[in-house]
Amino acid sequence: MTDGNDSQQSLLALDRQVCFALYSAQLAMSKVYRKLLRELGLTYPQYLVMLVLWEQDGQTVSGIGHRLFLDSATLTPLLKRLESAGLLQRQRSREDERQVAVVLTEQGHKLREQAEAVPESVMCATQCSPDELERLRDDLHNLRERLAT
Amino acid sequence: MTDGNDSQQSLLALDRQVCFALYSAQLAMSKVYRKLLRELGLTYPQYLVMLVLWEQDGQTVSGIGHRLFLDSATLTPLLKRLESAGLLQRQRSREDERQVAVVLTEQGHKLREQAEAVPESVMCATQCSPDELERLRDDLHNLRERLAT
DNA sequence: CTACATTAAATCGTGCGCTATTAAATAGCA
DNA sequence: TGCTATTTAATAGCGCACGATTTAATGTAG
Repeated sequence: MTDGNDSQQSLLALDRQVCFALYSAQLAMSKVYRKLLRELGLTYPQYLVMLVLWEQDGQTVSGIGHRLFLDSATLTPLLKRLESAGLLQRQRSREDERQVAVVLTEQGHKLREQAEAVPESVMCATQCSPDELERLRDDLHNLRERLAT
Repeated sequence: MTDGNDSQQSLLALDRQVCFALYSAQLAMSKVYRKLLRELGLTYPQYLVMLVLWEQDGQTVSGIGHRLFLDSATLTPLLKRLESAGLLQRQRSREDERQVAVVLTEQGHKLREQAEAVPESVMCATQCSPDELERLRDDLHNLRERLAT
């Protein structure tokens, strides 16, 4: 009953899983970014951190984490790599020494100019219309919010 | 022009990025699965491999990789963990000794019964209608195909 | 002022996912 | 036959992501 060649009808059929569609689309997307970001010297998660800092500089580790849904265990080593790449500096806050403020360097600010070209290249790689992409983006935001623990 | 408080209009604005929507939705989804799969003793990628094998047992490493868009560098250690958990066996093919066939054990087949409950739990966690989920899944499949290198 | 709780970041160990490389088996061809 | 090219897994090293713990600073009650 649960086996044999009815596998395409089973709720466990791989191609019916939203999770797998999400997983494999994300992997495919990150491959596109990897290629584009290589010339900027950034990985994909590093690029996301830079987006956050380009929007607002000087945020704390937890502030960045709140924005990206990541915690310090992920961010601390990542930020250290960006620091040793010369893109930012981590400095303990004077008012509350538990906090670490993350501040872009001149070089970090400058990298934004190169990054400006990335979104267009990605849009191109997707071969989707802006409308399609916006709809998908909104659907995904919606899903994430509903999944929030 | 490219700086200051027009960050919400910039093409680099985090919340406008499809990539970030995809990334964060995928992270949120995997957290849901992590919790559900813990009682099965599986991680999320391991669960995907089991789905592939429940659909068709005895596939080669590259066959599984082709299905999941992963290569042997990812799969080999993952399969070894599943093997040492007693869910499958890896055995070199007689006809072509370059290939390794992956065969479920009794225990591996049996785990499917427990897994049957997972999709429903996930659907529940998403708080989305089946129609919404199917549409999203198809959009994601579409995106992945267009991104294919 | 001390004792306890809370908060922020860092640290540790595990498991992907990728690039690049290696090793072994097979296929194709002179 | 002998040689090269291709195919299939495995391996090494790096960078996330996470659960769990640790350290240090701050807040608060007695």
